Amino acid sequence: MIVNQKVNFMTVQQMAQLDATFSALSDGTRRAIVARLADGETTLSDLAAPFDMSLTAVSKHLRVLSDAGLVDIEKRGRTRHCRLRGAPIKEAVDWLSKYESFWIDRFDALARHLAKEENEK
Amino acid sequence: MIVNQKVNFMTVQQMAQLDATFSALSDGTRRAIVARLADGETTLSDLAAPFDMSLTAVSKHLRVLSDAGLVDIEKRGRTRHCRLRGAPIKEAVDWLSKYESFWIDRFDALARHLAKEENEK
DNA sequence: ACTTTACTCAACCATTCAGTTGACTATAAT
DNA sequence: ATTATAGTCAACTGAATGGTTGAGTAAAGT
Repeated sequence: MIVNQKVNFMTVQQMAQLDATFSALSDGTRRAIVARLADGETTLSDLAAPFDMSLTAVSKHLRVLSDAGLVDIEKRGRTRHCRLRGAPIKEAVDWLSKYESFWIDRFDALARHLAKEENEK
Repeated sequence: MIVNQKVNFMTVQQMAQLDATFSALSDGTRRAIVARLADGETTLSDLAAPFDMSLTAVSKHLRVLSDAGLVDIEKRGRTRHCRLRGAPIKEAVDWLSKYESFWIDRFDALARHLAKEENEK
């Protein structure tokens, strides 16, 4: 089985990591959790409090974030303490940054402008 | 109906845009399409060629990217020409950047190091 | 005029996802 | 010893996702 196959200069693992990161962050609740954790470590109950959903639901969200490697969960007595991990986020930023302020937007604007001029002749 | 409600200094629209952007990018096929479009404008058929799936499937992926505002699709005769738009990507990068190189990782590393020392005593 | 190309659309399918509830477990507090 | 707290787990639901196929349409090539 080929596991280290590269697609577009990217290993399958890196692809999977990006899948996990982006899909973890595609949910507003989970982004809120990330934002909250940026203010410091917290327990699951504390995290869940502001949300209008069951503890189980938040626990599941947290699990998604944890599986994606975005947060660390540490069991301490009967509480779970969660904190943010920056590494996978950095990978996502690195990927995105390639396409961010892309010249294409400026080209678009120009193309539209020319098309409009053409129509108005 | 409240439409401009702000949650954590972010409008619901901005939240929805981030939802759309991250979830659009959570699929490898769609990220490949974005990467491909960074090399320049292409038609749907051209885009679809390298993928081992139906044209319909790729068309759907493209629709997702278009709905998320990540690509522009322009009908020209019987072909659809697609190009990348940088703006929503920039928003995603801006959001992510807040949490990227977070001090927490360094703290983690330190904590783990100390814990290890403790164990080795 | 006929055929091919480049799609779209609708219907369907299997899987995943976000949420629920109710029962359970382990730790901490009284 | 009992009770409350913090959380997990399994089972269920409804909606969304990623894919398929087959039929249809509009433009281009011959």
